[in-house]
Amino acid sequence: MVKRVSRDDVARLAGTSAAVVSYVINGGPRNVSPERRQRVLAAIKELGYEPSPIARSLAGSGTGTTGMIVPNLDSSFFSELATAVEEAALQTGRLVFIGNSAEDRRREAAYVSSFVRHRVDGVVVIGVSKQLSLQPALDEGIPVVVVDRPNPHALIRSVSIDHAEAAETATAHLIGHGYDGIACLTGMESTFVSDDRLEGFRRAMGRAGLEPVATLRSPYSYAGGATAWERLKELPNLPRAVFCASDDQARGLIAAALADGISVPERLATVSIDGTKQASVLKPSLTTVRQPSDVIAQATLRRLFEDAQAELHWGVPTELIIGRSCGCTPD
Amino acid sequence: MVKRVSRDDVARLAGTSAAVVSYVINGGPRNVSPERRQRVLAAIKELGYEPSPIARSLAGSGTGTTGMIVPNLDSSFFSELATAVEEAALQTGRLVFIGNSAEDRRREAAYVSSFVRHRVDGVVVIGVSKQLSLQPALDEGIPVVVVDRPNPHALIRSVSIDHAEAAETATAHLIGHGYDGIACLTGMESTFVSDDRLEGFRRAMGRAGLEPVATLRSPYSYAGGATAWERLKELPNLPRAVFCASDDQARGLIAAALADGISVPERLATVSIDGTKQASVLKPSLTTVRQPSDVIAQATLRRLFEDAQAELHWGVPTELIIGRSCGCTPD
DNA sequence: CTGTTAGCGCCTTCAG
DNA sequence: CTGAAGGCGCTAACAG
Repeated sequence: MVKRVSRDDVARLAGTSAAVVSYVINGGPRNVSPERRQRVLAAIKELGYEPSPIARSLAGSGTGTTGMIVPNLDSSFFSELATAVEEAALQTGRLVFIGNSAEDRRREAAYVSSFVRHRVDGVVVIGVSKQLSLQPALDEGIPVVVVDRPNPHALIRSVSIDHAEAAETATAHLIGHGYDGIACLTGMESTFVSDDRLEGFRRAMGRAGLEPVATLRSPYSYAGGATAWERLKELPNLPRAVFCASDDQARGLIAAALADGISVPERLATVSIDGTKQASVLKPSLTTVRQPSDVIAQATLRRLFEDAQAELHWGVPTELIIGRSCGCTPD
Repeated sequence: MVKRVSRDDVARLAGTSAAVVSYVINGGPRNVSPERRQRVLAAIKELGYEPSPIARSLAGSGTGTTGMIVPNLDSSFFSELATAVEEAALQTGRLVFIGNSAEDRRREAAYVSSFVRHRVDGVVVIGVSKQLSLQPALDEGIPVVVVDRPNPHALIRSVSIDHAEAAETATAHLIGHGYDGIACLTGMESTFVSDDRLEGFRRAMGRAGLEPVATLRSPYSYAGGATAWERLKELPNLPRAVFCASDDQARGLIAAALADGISVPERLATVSIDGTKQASVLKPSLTTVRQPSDVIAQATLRRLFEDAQAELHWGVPTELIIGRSCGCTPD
């Protein structure tokens, strides 16, 4: 329980006033003579002084914190994105509060207001539904960025890939293999993302003049993919390939198919979206359109704390990653 | 940018003093007459007043925050545990800062001191290595609990299952199947956990008078499991069953084996440790010794904020979950 | 039982 | 260029 060193201690040791210490620490709002600045710096080092983020907050500067709300951490993509946001926030010298909305609007809202009470400098949200509950933050003038699940109708800053385009790219790749009988597995209706990905799938099929053999919806999880397989195998004839809206779905679908003796990609091929680091390690590895979580995270933090006046939506480019699941056979 | 309402506003509306407002909010340290209390409560509700955690912190109470350090969020168990801790912290009305140490001691140490500067009420750590860097927190009298990876030699509070016992239970189950040729896959040497699980495995084997056909180490991840398979299949004769130290390893091992045409559990059986929710959904489902993340999280928070003087280590019981991977065939 | 007041540590305006 | 002083919102002694 060592005695805490405060700004006054530094001032005393440096033989100057507390204000001057603030000036050198914050590089303003006034200037300090080089000589005094040196003495202050020396005193700070000698005492091992670290300004208190809390006192600072009270006095009006930021808190050095950010709040992030995720629908869950089971999703391989969300956990990767959470990690990336945390990392990017650290780069701006900020700590991040994590909130698990559990896909529940009320919990999401509760976190938003809790973050506001704690005066976070900014809020990052992976929205739960098509509706958002960010009013408390906006009222307080706290910047908010919606990641991955933007709401095209809301006037809120957002960062994400173009989900439709990603789905189109993925589907087109499958089509390129010349497969006969392609099915679509997208997410539930609760988010715009599911619709966008479905639409991208349809665009690619339409352009190739193909008709999907089936279009399903299920959760973005492994379990969702496994369940989808149970439904697909009831079909009169099995699809030869499936576009999955998430890597986790693809994993579940593939595992369930394998368990039924259907080999992948020989008898069932897949492409999906997400492209987390895991995807390339999997057996079989996934062909997937990568959402670059690090790029998304950095763009998000920049939007939050730097170009607050940039355009509402920021699109991040994707990248097609070739694995074995689609039928290509890299290495 | 609505005007913020402070305690003084409440006092004014209630026609009383600021101190009284504090008293009713905190239920002390002094008493307040029922009538006045009612007026204050009414004023609070009317104004929608919420006390500022920040001002509160400065004045000396807690901050209403907790810091948690995880080695990564890719691990299915760690992400589940992080979720559980966050949930349990919420129950105590606290927000949690998440820090990703990325298995790096320096980052871990940096988070600890960052948390301390932000005056968190407590710190939860899944330790990176056999050594810990928690001094700054201890110096400030901030309670710390090491979860999942306790250090038996350190005088720091910890909560975890008995890893050796868990491994023993898992291995014993495998032995019960009568398999001939059992191998062990544990984690790297950097943590005590790996050694404990290895020891548990050995205990079970020894008691049955069996000799392992191989003992490997690799990371606790899916990739670690997949890699282990590559090594196992080089062996003169393939093991019939493998004890894996983590579910992720089991998943990777199984997938890699399946990719080589080895069926599971018919030709290769596994048991593992972790038992996250995912495990039972997997194809094939995993037979695994469950570390109850919710129980661990609750015990951790209780230790952090309530029975600070309880015994150093708190052991949490495990549960054997039967899946298909071991050769049992539930449903 | 209630009101007053001194900090908590720091930022920033206002005088020097 | 520098020092003094007010204020951020709240807690908890200290006087009534």
